Amino acid sequence: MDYNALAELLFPQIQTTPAEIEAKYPPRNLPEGAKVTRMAPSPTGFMHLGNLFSAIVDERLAHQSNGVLCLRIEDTDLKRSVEGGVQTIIRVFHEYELGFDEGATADGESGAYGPYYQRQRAEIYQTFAKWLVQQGKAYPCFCSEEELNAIREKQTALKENIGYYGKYAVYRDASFEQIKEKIDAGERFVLRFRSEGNPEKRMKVNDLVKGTVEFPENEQDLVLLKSDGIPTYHFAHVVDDHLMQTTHVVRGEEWLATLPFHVQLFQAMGWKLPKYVHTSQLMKMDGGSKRKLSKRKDPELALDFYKQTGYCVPAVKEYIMTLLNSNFEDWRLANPTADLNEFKFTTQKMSASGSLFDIDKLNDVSKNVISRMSVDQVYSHLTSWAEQFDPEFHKLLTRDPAYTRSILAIGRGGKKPRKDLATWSDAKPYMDFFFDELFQPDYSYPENVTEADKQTILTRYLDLYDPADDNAQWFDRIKALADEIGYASNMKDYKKNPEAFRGNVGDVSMVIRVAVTGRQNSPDMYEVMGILGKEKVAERLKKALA
RNA sequence: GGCCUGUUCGUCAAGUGGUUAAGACACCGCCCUUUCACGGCGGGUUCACGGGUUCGAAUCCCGUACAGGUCACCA
Repeated sequence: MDYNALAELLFPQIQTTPAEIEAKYPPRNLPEGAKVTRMAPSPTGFMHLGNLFSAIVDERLAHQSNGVLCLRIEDTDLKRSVEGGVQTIIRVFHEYELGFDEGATADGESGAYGPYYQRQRAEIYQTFAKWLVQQGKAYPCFCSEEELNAIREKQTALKENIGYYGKYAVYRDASFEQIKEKIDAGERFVLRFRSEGNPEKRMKVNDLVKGTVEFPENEQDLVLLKSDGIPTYHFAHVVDDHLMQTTHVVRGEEWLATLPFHVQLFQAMGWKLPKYVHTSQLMKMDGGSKRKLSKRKDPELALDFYKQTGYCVPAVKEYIMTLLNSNFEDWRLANPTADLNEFKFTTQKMSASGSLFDIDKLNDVSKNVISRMSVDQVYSHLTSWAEQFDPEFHKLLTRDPAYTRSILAIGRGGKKPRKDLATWSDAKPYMDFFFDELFQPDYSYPENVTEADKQTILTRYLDLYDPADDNAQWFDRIKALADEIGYASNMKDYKKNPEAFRGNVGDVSMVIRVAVTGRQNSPDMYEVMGILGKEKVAERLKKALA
């Protein structure tokens, strides 16, 4: 077989040579040890936790080593392309502060190692494909979908391995004349790799997460170029990551199974293998068993969910970091205020087993993140979230910024800050009673307080509250009121001898609390009243009395 | 079904032949406390199972079970 003639027959339009292309991708000028990674999503516009998961690995690996992070768009499958998908991807990564150094941008692309859209690289792939044909390492296959299905059915019936290999690789040894006839007749073909692999033999690859993994050699003649001349993922991966000089390929472990083929391809091309980082899958508990997070069943898979619910970006990143590197939590405990990027991320600390996504843990991380924020930060995050997702609330929050800030300042700062908010959507139920528009009191008073006592407490307190009091004076007044009506002002006395009192100062406080806030739980009443002001407090007391 | 990967408290996990098998989340109890939140203290048959190797195994080896992944002209 004259492979050169075959190559010309198959790719008459390709006149560039591999060397010409290689020349356009000179070595990168990077410091010693710098890593080049890439995020390579399909432009579906759907961004999920898994994307973020591996993006963070890519980003850390690259930027921690003064390397390069690129964004390459894998648009080889038209079915997976959505209008505006690329913009969504870029926007979301931007929100998560994952900056790309080169690759696709909102309005095109930048960087010297492009094009970064795979569809625009068709000629590049075809050039290397043609070269493979010349080397006798690839050949055209004219099988229809029906024929392929028939092969598969036969193999299933015979319990043989499924696929295009050995005697099932019907076009592997087609003659030049047979091929020419098909081409002349205008038949479309896919280009298949001519595998020399022997499944009896085993091969080893090192993965930075999984360690050394061992496989039988690949014997399948897999598709390199689809009938439209666009490469499959496999071929695009090998060509692109070689040319772009990716040093670390980070991807989900669902790719582990095709790794033998990728290794084989790199060898066939005579190229150096990148390092592989196969990340384990995010799982979720469903009933009694673990399963992969699913787009259809689990809203929390979509990154949009976090935005809508009002999780803040650093919290989500922190949480993912705890899953990614098991020593991150210890580091965070030791460095509570340090920037996330100061943490030294390593692939060695990545878990080989799949982690269960735990929203409780996320909430906890998130509460910590928010509790460490300043009032200004909280105000700014909360209002911008509300502006988009709860405009009515936003109006209230921004009507009097100083007022809102003083609410947000309760219990903030200091060694033991309050942790009331895990998400911005928690804010409204937490602080709604501060706004008359949202005030829907539930006047459930302590059961041991009689209606008459309640009336007395509220009526008396109407005269007692003085905003000028300090915290101790403020509480002394309540204690005095308790004494006055036969309630214990001292808890210890009360506990010693409960029968001697009608109740205790806690009950008195609770009556006031319920009247003022319309609920039994609230932050510190002294601060709450201070913020509401004398007039509003009086108004609330009267409303409760009525 | 073939191939691959994984399995340490409910969850995330530390662990590299000798540890009372860390820590965090969740849960329960107690303490602190005028409520809540915070904080403190305490709690739970945790090394999938069965064999080896070894003075000694969560750790090494071999099986088994279970879970997940993969077997497209999708990525």
